[in-house]
Amino acid sequence: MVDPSPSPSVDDPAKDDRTDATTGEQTGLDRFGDDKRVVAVRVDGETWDLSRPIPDGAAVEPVLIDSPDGLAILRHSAAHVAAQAVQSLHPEAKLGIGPPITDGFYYDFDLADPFTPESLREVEKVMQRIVKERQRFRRREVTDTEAAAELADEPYKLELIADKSRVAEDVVVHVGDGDGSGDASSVEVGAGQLTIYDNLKRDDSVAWFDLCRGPHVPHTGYIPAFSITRSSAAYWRGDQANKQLQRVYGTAWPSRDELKAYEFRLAEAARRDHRKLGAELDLFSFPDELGSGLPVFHPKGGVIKREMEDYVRRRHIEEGFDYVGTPHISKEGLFHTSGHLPYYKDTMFPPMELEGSSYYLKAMNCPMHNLIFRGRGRSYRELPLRFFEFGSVYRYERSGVVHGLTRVRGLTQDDSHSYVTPEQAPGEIRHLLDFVLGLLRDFGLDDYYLELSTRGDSDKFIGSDEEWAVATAVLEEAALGSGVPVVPDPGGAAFYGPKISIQTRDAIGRSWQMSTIQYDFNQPARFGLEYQAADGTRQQPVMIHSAKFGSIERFIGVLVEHYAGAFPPWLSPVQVVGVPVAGEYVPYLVEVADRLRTAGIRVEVDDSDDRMQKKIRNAQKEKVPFMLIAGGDDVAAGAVSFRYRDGTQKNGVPVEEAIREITDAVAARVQV
RNA sequence: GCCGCCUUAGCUCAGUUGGUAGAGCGACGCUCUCGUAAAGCGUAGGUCGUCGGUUCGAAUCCGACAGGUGGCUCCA
Repeated sequence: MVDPSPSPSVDDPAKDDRTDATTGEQTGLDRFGDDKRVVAVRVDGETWDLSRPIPDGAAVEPVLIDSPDGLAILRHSAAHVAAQAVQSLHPEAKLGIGPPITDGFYYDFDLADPFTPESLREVEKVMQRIVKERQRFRRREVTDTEAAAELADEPYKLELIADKSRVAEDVVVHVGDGDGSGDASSVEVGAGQLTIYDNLKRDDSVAWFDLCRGPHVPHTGYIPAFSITRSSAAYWRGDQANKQLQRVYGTAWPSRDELKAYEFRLAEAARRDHRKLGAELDLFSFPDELGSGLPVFHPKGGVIKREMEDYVRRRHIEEGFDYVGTPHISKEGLFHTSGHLPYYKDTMFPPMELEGSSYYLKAMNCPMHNLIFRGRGRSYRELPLRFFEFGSVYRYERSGVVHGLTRVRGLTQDDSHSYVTPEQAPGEIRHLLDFVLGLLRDFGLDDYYLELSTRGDSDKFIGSDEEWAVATAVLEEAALGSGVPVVPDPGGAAFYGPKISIQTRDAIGRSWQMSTIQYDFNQPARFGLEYQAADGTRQQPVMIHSAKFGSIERFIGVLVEHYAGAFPPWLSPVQVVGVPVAGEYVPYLVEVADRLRTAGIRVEVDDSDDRMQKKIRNAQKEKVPFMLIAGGDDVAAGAVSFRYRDGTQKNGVPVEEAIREITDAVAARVQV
């Protein structure tokens, strides 16, 4: 840990002026002020500024700068510095909110002109000056009226003050979840006491102030390493109906070394970006002529796609699913029956008019599977009845959200629907969750969590309270029993029922929904699905939607980033490259390659005019897992030089042995 | 959809204050026959995303559209 204060021995303004210390009690600075890694104290579970007097007998712990709370405090203080800098450069800028988020902070401003890269550099310069000034953060408790008077020129702050009573959540420091969202109002004000934080210069004049719950670091000198990273527009309070504000994003760290390490991590992540690797490895592309969000898979990407499809088809059959097939378009009535059309008309491709009917490209497969279920009478003996297919669906995603393979307009779901009795539903859901977790394990993914999407208090859903309660309880029990971390997502359910989804993050930390399991009691009712029970009565089944990969396209994108293109051998588009030391050894390697190909291995022999070094380099750049190199010595010995992707090698390996090792590695589905 | 930025050869990029384009890699050809991450030489390839405007003249300035991109909103 590098000392965050550039000159700790110099007089610390916070130490000789404690306006809060009216009672003569000890403050956090008295206790911990010598240790610049301490940025706050926890007093009876609340996080306090170091300058606040600590009541006698209270339990007090230091909050270290590199703890999650400490980092959030550092970043929140950095947000104040950014805001002060922006308002000093643009006095007309009105303040929005400025919370800490993962790795950094943002601050929103109502500003006539958007920030430019140049103006952001200006902001950064002023911030550096403010940090150098070591402005002290002073906390002041104020009444609503006082706050409103002081912030009379800040309309957004006034709105927060007016809304204070609505905010019940008692959040001391809000740590963002990485996607930049977060309940804004809980960050700046909470229930009860309002506080204003002043930034004081050396002469105690107020350089800047903001309505804020705090806490903050003692002075701006505690913010040694930061940068402004980007700007963007953001709707006030996250509502599209509100005005767009200009948001400045920044990052802040306890030391320059940590800032550098963070920047290095970002650069590494950019190297893994599936859009970049997809082009470099010749896996897929997005031809302009097709339109936005419509990928084509090249032969090498096609191999990965086919391996995934083969895997998941085989597994579905093993798990008792029937493979079905449905068309890409349907008359619109089907989507009225299912209830989708009113909800998703705007995000479906517009209808085609034909012979007096409107046809839609399907955006989901479930209605068609329902028609198969309804195709004849069903008995309770058939249940669970499970349908599975690769369903290509088309969704007119808005232009601003299309993103590589992770958000496309045409995608293939490995979509399945299980029709079960209500009693069978819990068991089926556990079964599907096991299926999904096994699949993720087989593909080597380990960084994910479950999201439990429920109705919350939104009213955009159909079905009775009781049905929702039952469905939610069933999913919740399965999710909590899985051993995987579960994150609640109130309000995130499908309109027809709650869901469990697997969420994973891409190279730059954005999270994406992968597998889903949804409990649906609505569509069976809307389609009039029924089965004959043992007692001869007609009963309505529950349907459970599940997609194991989710979208094949998105899963490929995540796989590319997870492996940085170096796929496990069984998924590698080319598993083995033969590299002859010179042209005359090509026939020998072709013979070895033929034997590998017979064993089901994807193998190529590089018979180009390049030198062997170049061929090794090319295979290495293509991230081929195995290279077999052969020259005169090898031919004489009936052997090959075996080179792995990590650069290690074994010379003089008998051909038999090399073939066995490769086929074993491919069959084992392991990473090498 | 909203705000900002970007678009020059297959790829990665240069192109000074407006005066109709360059490099490296790749491709192709020739020479070299080579032992663990780039042999040498040569050739081809671009109406500078599209359309319109300003100008004697536009890759360069302005506008619209398309595609991409960073966020916001959305995500069955």
